[in-house]
Amino acid sequence: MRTHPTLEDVAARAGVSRALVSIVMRGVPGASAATREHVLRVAEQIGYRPDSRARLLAGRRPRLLGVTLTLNHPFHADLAEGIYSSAEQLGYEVVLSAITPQREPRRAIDTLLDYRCEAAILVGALVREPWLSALGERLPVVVVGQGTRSRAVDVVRTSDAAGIRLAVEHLVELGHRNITHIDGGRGPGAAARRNAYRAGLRRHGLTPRVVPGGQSEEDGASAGRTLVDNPPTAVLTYNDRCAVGLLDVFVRGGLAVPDDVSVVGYDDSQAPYRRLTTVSQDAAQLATLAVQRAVARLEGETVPERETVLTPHLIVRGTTAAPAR
Amino acid sequence: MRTHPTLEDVAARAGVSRALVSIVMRGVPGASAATREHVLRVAEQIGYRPDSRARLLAGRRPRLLGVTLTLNHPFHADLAEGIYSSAEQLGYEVVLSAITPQREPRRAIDTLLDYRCEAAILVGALVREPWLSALGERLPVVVVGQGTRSRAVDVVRTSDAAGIRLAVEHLVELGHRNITHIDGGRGPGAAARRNAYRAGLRRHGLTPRVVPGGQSEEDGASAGRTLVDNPPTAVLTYNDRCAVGLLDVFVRGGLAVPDDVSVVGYDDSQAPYRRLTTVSQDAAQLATLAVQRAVARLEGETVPERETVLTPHLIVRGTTAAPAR
DNA sequence: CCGAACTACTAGAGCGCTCTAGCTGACTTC
DNA sequence: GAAGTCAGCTAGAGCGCTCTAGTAGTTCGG
Repeated sequence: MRTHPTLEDVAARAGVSRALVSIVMRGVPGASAATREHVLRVAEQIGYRPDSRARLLAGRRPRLLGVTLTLNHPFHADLAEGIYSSAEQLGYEVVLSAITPQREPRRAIDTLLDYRCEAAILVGALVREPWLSALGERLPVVVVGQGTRSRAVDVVRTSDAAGIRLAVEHLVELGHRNITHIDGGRGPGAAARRNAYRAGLRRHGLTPRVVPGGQSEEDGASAGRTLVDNPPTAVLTYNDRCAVGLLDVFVRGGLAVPDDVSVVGYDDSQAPYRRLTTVSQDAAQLATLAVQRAVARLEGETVPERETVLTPHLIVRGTTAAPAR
Repeated sequence: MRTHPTLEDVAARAGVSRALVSIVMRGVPGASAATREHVLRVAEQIGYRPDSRARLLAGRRPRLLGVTLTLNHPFHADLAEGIYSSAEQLGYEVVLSAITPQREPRRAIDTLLDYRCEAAILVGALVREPWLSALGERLPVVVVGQGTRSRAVDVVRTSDAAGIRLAVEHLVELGHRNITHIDGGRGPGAAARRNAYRAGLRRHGLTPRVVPGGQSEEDGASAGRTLVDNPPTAVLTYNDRCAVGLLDVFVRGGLAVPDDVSVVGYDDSQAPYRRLTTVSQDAAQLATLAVQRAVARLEGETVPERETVLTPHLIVRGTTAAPAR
């Protein structure tokens, strides 16, 4: 288990200078085809792999994108996947920093800064506005999936208002007049969804009813327990995980979905197997746009607008139907 | 957005040498209390944060643990959380590398190697044995949650056989004689669980029946569709996600759980909200042991055994009961 | 056949840190 | 009071890479 081979080792063995090997490894012009091939073969032979730390240190630009994310969240997993591939296409590397119950967002972001990433893409990071703005002064920051009052950072998200409006219109068209919302508490976008729900119902002369929820299945389940004995004809949940918990309680409580009650989720993160009607955010597109925005800021392109808002779409599956009454 | 302050800047401003600042920042002995405080204050003032890349490069030992994981998997999220905190306690840093459908395990592991982490903790990385062994020759490797034939790496896992045995015994004691298993295909531990299930049933003179499943809710649901019309009295699933999909199909199909059919999951990853009877693996303990083992190898302790197998326990909740018939 | 222009390559500084070796001066010790 | 000890500090090399500046060698127009 001896130490890793270095550029020096490759250079010595190939009979060329360190600099030339570097040129070859980076794939930049400056070496003849023959030399290139020879060097690559030698590198391969001795199992050389460039040292990321050194490359990052020495380069004038690290070309490193820092990404925070919440593990355990399917939607974030999709975003991460998209971020990885978009970044790669644009020649950037990605370093992940997880946010967990024990490891709060600021901690996760500090780690990214310590790696001297050039820009930060924040997924699932709930930080207060002043801190976020301060961060935005230091490096390009793109917040994904939620809005912020800060003008110092970029935002890429889908319109919560539009998504909820689609869901409300769908339910109203089916004939529902008694529609409850299980909200997401302080979760990303929860306030916007709650407000849009209220506005949507008022627009139709209906009375909004918000039941406190949260981001997890458990939150959906506990909200469900308060509703199960005297259910509305339709429920709009903060997200799919919430909807899943709700469905579980409803079905166990003898309520048929969608016959007795319709349920609409949000995110399209769990939907396929459960035939859930839901509002879909295009994770791949959000990811691509976030990376593009970060890179645009880094490369000095002028992007006047700070916020990119995509329009979500409704996917009607099997958990919504006209009310029985 | 000027460049970050360096050790040099702190040293100049505090009127001391670079080396002294380094000593203070690392918290190692060699500076007086007064100087220490002074340097820290100056560092704070100018917003100095050590550069991870440089620290990693210069140090004789990087004290860096590389971790692969599958996003989107609640059990892995719990492991990651535990790994972060155990590593921190032992003075190691953690770098994550995600495995996604597009980014296969080898790719994820290569990234870790490029960061020159000292040891690798593999969560959710399915790689072939020869490659794994080759990796194990290069650096300490701890595989979490699944077994391997390779003798070149350490393994920390819970006993699949014991877990399945607990579940089978539980169902048999309740009076079930018609117990089906939905397996995990080629998933981690799937083969072991399948075999244990077969052995368990035979031990009781029962006939095993294995329905092909997989790792996701969707897999559970599709297996459920093949069972729903002619269900056994009990089903043992590969994991909780699988069980969740199964439950969904069963309940929609008019089967009451546990009245008509009992369901046992595996992992305890989703259980709380769904009152699922399941086999629990202690993620926190697995994580701690994995980190400890990696560190032990790094620090040259002799650990004769390669594999640490924990005994899982059964958590009986609301999805199992005596069969109606 | 000379200088310009270009290609192929190299020397060497420098990225921000750690760490060894050594230096200073105050305090013991006999 | 000379020698030893020790805490507190510094100089400087070096980690493995990138990148600028520059050196040979070849081609080519006039």
